[in-house]
Amino acid sequence: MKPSKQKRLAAAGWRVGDAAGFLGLSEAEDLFVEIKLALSDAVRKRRTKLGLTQGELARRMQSSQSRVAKLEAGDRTVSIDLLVHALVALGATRQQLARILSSSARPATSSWNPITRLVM
Amino acid sequence: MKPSKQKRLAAAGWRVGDAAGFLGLSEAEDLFVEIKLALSDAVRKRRTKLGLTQGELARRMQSSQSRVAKLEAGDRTVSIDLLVHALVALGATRQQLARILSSSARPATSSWNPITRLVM
DNA sequence: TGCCACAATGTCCGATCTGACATACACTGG
DNA sequence: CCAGTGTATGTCAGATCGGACATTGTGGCA
Repeated sequence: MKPSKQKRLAAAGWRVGDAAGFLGLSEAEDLFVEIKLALSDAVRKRRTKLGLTQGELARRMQSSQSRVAKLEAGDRTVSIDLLVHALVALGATRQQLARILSSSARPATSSWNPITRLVM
Repeated sequence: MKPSKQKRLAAAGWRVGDAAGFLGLSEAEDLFVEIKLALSDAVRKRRTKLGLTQGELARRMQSSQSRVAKLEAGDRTVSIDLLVHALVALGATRQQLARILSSSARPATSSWNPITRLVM
């Protein structure tokens, strides 16, 4: 999710009333966050399974180690585009990407906190 | 295979695991484009099925008519993020998004038929 | 033909994202 | 302890993306 949207929403007391069809906006936002978390988790899983370091993955996708770290951390400044790029660089097929999307998000571990930070 | 062993192999210059390492950059990029096309097609299908105009969808996702047009046209200046935003605004679930990803890309334009749009 | 609603296209400026770099942290083996 | 390897975090200039606006194209319909 983009901070810009958050800003726009925050501005002038935005109303859920005229939101998309059946979904309230916050729900839509939650879904968006879930998707990003699912993707970032998948990146880390695939990377470690392949025995690659962040730096190696970064080289594969022509990025940098620090950005891969942010990717996997679910940093708010990483786009779904970049997440998909990473997964593709890790050899994920469209079917595998679909599976990632349909599976549940990050398992509820009580020790998980920085999500709040991700509120897009 | 254990990650430790994979790591050693990878370090030795071997490509471990699936086809990831074998994919040329252009192939990866092709896959990326395919994904975007599949998503943009899905946006148009869902929108028309719901009987919405581009302007109405734009309002739902706090965007503009012109950007929705670009979205559906597969313009390269639109991100996957925005495509997902649009689909979510159209009420798509994660499972439906997954289905979009796994289904084949845009069919050949020669076989394109307005009725098909109505059906789906 | 002239409207009218919808869609497509081009441009622009501000917001966002990205790679790169620096640096700090975590862990391991010596 | 230290050195080495991998990961996390902060910053920033430049690239990309976004909404908005203007304009044009298109297909009805009277």
